[in-house]
Amino acid sequence: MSESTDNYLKTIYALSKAGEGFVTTNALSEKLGTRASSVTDMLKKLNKQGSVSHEKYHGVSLTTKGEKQAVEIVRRHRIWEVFLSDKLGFRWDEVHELAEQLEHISSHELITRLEAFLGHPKFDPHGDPIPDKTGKMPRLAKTFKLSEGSEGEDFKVISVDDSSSELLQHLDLLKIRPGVVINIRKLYSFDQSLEIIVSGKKHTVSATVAASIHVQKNN
Amino acid sequence: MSESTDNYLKTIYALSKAGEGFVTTNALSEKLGTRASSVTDMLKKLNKQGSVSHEKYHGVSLTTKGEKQAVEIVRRHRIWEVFLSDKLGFRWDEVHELAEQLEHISSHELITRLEAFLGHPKFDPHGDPIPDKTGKMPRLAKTFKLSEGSEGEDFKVISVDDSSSELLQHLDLLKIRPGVVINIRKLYSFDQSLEIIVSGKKHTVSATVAASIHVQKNN
DNA sequence: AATATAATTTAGGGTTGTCTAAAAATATGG
DNA sequence: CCATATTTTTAGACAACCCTAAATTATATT
Repeated sequence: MSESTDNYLKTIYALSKAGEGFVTTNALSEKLGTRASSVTDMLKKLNKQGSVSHEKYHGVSLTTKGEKQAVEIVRRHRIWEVFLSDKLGFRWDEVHELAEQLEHISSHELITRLEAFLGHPKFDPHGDPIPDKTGKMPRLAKTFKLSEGSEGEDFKVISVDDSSSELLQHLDLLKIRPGVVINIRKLYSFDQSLEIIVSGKKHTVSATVAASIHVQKNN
Repeated sequence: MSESTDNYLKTIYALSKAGEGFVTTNALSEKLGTRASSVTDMLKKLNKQGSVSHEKYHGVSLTTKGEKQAVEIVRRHRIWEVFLSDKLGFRWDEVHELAEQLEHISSHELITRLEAFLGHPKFDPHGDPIPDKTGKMPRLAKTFKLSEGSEGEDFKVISVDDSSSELLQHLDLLKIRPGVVINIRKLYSFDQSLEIIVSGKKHTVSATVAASIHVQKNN
């Protein structure tokens, strides 16, 4: 398992969670920043190793083995993110790229001890769940996107998409993070932008930003 | 700077400190576990990059640039060792190989914050000095090897060689670590082995083991 | 100093993971 | 439903880093 295969498995996992369980060559090429032909090569290799099942021209999906490997990488990534945020005080938009490097160290003992040192956290700084050593995710409350909320109601932030560092910096500025309560003051139907109240301050967010914030109703 | 070049620079640094300032191809080959021909290839590359000065058939030495790079790697390695030992509770014979992986992450910010989190340690768990961000080593007391000590005297352990994990496990068993006081009870001249007292317990150590323990006179 | 031995380098290859360009398969839209 | 556009794969190449085998240079012995 090289760093490269780690990245492929992790990305296939993320994309198949987001979509319909299988992932296209082009989608991987886009996310990984490598050419489609390189993706094909790697998929052949991962297929031979039994981590993915790949039928020519019809996308890939993770096998049970591959999913186990991917979840383990996600686990390492999220535990390191908690360390970087809680112990070293990195802003949450900074932790991702460092965790990308730390996640490749595969020592089981290291992660077990780090997890204990951090007090067995269940969620990373973005609110994403941390799988346990068997791969099981903590029980999740059902969430929806802030962009799907309606005017006047209060919502609690559960997690935010961690794909873009610019987005995270923007959310940080607005003090939007897991646990915070957001009130939807107004919904502008012409462009789906929202006027919201976060800890007493009024802000306007675009539909794109609102769609990256996962919330629950705050009763 | 790849992991491979990191390892070459670090090893050249360590060997030139131990010897006469330059390092032979074979010595590197031995330490790194690669063939001499591979070492030659890499030395050519590092020479072209300006990190070492390499004259055919006459060994290498680090340039100012290369030494700076090497010290930075040593710094990262030793800071991670402190983290693994102090915070995660790894035994000191376990920290080395994990630190070997962590040291390749080159974020300056990460190391700065980690160092502060650890309270700006000056020495790693083996007693080796940690260079500061400018590359300066903390002031060192002069030490000699326990094998050079004489009968009856007390010595304080300053550091131990961290090259072999078996050696470190052995020292751990005998409770020999930096700070501990050792009394030389007897010196067997036929094989240079020593009978020593460590925290009230009597042990016998070979000349090899004694040569890996760096001490000062304990007045 | 000549020769034997040891150390080092060169020559030629292999693997991994990437690339470009071209070919093949699939999807789409009149 | 067929021609065109898009997606994916194949073919061939390259850089990094390693290898073995052979050649070259340095060192040691007598």
